[in-house]
Amino acid sequence: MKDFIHQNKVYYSPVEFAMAHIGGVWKIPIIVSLRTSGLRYGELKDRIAHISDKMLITQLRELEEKGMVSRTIYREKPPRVDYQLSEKGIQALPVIDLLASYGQVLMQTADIKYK
Amino acid sequence: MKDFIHQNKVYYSPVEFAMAHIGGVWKIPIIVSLRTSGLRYGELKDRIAHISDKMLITQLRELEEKGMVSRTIYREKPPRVDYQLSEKGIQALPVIDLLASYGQVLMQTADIKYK
DNA sequence: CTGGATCCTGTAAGATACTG
DNA sequence: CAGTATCTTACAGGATCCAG
Repeated sequence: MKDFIHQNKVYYSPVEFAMAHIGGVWKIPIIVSLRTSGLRYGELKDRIAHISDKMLITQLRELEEKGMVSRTIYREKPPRVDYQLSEKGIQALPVIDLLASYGQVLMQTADIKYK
Repeated sequence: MKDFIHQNKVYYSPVEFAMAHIGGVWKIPIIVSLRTSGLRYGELKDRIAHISDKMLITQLRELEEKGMVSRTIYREKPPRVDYQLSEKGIQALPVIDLLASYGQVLMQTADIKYK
């Protein structure tokens, strides 16, 4: 029995635990956008197509809570908030890259149409 | 614009496409269980803790439809059905392994309790 | 043994409008 | 600029019972 509990949620495997950190529709696009540099809220919103304010802010908060992303507030005017990848977030990049290349392999043999 | 369409669903990135093939709670446990050999329905059910008949069969059907798993029926009595990984499914294994090791790294710095 | 059928619920995610 | 607040919808997943 290797089930375990973290923050009142039961996980059945390390993979499921990893998925809690990078899964869902928006976490990976956010992490990838922060790969090369920290960005502020509006910059993230511009870079991630289709994302709404609600999803951007809730996913950022979850990533922050899990220690994947850190947030720096500069009390200027207008206000400025900067998001950066933390160590855990940086460690996710190789995993995401492999997922991306696997996705590309799958796309080669799939019936794909572009808009 | 790199959005694309596959089977009437819009995807925003290769990663999202990959996730459609291995994402959710049960697809990875199923794929991992089939890593070393084909298994029949009941063997899968025994090996995958907590899974219900409904989730096992629906996820197997989805994996089959996506070409990740193949299904062989032996018309014996009692009936016998064998599931094996296809080429696409085998290609997913390195990705899953990396996800697992990332999950283990995350677990080392997390506050985990065992049941 | 290998599934199917139904009903139900929780949560992710979308739409839209508003605010310090 | 950087978020909030509601309302609503979609779908994954759970529970239970049934069937060839």
